Amino acid sequence: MEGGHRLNEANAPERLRARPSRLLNLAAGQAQRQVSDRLATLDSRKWYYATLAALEEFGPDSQSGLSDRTGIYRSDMVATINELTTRGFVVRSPDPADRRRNAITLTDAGRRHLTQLDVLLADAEAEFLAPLSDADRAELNRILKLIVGHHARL
Amino acid sequence: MEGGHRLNEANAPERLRARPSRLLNLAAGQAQRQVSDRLATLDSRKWYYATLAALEEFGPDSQSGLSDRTGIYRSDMVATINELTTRGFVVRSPDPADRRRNAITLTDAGRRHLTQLDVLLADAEAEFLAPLSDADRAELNRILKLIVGHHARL
DNA sequence: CCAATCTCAGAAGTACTGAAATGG
DNA sequence: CCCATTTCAGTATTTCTGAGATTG
Repeated sequence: MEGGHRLNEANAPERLRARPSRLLNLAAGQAQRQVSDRLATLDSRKWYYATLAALEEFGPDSQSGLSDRTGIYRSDMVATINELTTRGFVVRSPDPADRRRNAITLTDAGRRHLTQLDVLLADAEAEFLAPLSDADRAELNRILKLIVGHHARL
Repeated sequence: MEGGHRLNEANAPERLRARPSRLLNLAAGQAQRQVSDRLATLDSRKWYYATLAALEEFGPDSQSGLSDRTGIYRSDMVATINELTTRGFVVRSPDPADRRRNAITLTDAGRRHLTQLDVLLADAEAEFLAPLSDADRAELNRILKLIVGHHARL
C-alpha cells in the first residue's frame, strides 16, 4: 500500500514536464490516491461518498436521478446501490408512484458513514494541498471551475 | 465516441462540487479525453508520446530508464516498446555492455511521429484551456507544479 | 547468493456500451 | 408502439502487484 515506484519528475523530459495535461493528470492521480487510501480505511470509496452526499442533500431519489447528480453511470450505480444496501447505508424500495423506479433512501447509518467520510476527505485534501497557500487554493479552485464549467453541459 | 451522459455539474450536491479532489478529477478527465481522442487519430496514445519524448531528449535508453523518466511501470513499458517496435518508431536491441538490458533507440519514423503528436497535443490543450486567460494558465501551471513537486520524490 | 532487468499473467478501479426486462 | 428505468454482461484503459528467467 506504500512503497515502490516513486515518481522522479526531475528526470522527465521537458516535453512532458511542460504539458498542462500531464500536470493535471499527475496532480489528480495524487489526489485520487490519497482520497482512495483514506476511504479504504472504512472500506469505502468515492462512489459511496458521492451517492450518500446526493441523498443527504436532496433526499430520496431514483437511481437515474442519483446517476445524474453524481456522474456515475447508471449501470455502475446498480452495483453501488447494491453495496450500500448490503452495508445498511441505504434502502432500496419500489417507487409506488412509478413502478419502473427504485426509491433510494438514506438510513441513519448511512448518514453517520457520510459524516465519517467527510472527515477522511478533509484529511486527504489537507495533505495533498499542503504546499499551497490559502490564496493558491482559492486560485486553483477558481481556475478548475472555469475549466469544468466550460466543458460540462452549458 | 461522442454523445451520451453529459455531466450536469449544476445538479451535483454542494459537498461534491466544493471538493478540490473532484474538480481536479473532472478537469483531468476532460484533458485526458481530449488528448486521447486526438492521439487516436494517428493510432497513438499518451504512453507512446512519453516514451518517444524521453528517447528524443536523452537518447537511447534501457526500458528501466525509460520507465523512470516517463512514470510508466516497467511491466507496461514492455508492451509499449513492443507496439512502438511494430510501428517502426523504435528499435529494440540487446545492450552489449550489459546483456540484461535492451537498448531502445528512436528511429527517424519515430522522430517524425513525435513531431506530429506535438501538434495534436497542442491542439488538445488549446481546447481544454480555452476558457482560461494567459495569466490563468500560468497560475494553473505554477500551482500544479507545487503539488506535483511536493509529492514526487524530494 | 544477491541485485537488476525484462517479461508475463493478472488484479482492481474507472469509464463506457449495448441490450434485455419491466412498466408508463 | 414508444419511452424511461433498472439490470446484466461485457469491453477498454490505466494503474499496480508478483513472480519467473536471465544476467551481473
